[in-house]
Amino acid sequence: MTDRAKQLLQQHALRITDARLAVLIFFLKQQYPIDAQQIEEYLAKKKIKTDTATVYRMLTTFADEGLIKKVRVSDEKLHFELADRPHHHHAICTNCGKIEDIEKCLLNQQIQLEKSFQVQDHAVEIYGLCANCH
Amino acid sequence: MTDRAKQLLQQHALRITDARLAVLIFFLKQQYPIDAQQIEEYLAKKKIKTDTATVYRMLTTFADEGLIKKVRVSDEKLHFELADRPHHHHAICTNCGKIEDIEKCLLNQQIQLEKSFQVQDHAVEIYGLCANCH
DNA sequence: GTGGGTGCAAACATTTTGCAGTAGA
DNA sequence: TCTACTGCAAAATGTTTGCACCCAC
Repeated sequence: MTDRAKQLLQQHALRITDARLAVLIFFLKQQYPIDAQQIEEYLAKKKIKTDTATVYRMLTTFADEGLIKKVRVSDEKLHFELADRPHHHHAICTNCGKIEDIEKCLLNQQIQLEKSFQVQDHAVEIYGLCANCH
Repeated sequence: MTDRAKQLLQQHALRITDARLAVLIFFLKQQYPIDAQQIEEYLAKKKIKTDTATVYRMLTTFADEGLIKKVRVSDEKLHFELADRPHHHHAICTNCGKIEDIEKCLLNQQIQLEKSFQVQDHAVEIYGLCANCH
């Protein structure tokens, strides 16, 4: 996984640092959207010295490079997930906040809105209780 | 509209103040989700003295009473809209941030997910460019 | 009169920015 | 070497809380 992470950084002409490698590995391992705080905790556990600002800067850089993308799952925090994951939506537990994937898209792939609204992307979030919470 | 606003406050045993009336009227007039800042600007225009904290407290109170509900349209700010509006979704312009309603629900009303996820609510947001922005 | 509602200030949480130092290419 | 990247500190943004005062009931 380290190799894959290195490769991704090199492909995007980004310098390889411990923090970046670890964050990318975290994304590769993680199948659900993660936020800045989770990344900081992960880096702390891995004994990699970091800083909140750096985490945000990494996220911004990766997102700009198209490695990860912003996901809107909460009013409170920004979440990100790997950009190359297939199209999917999220089921968010209103009790514990856990985010699960919904693999099949519930909308027709091509959404055509009346009006002159030019669709670029769409997000579907399902709120409810996950298996543990009910 | 003032009468309707008064009536709503009375029905929920909430005291009638200038700020609350104005905010409710704003919600009644407004067909799209609004945020705290827009409310403050509206109150300022109406020459009603207020404070950010008060606006948030009103929003929290109204939401607790079920008069309005939180809408997830952005990563940045909380938005609210009248609770009694019929089920609908939103089209959000990625350029100017304008929010339009999508009246017909693009999902089947009853979403049944595999897994043991108990669905309570769902949100669909369509991102793209509104008529003015393309 | 009483407690719900408000204004003000200060705290809080998340995210961003400035700047000087460090280290990857 | 050169500059992308980082750490630290401080600021900016959005939201919440404490407290004393005031007004709707």
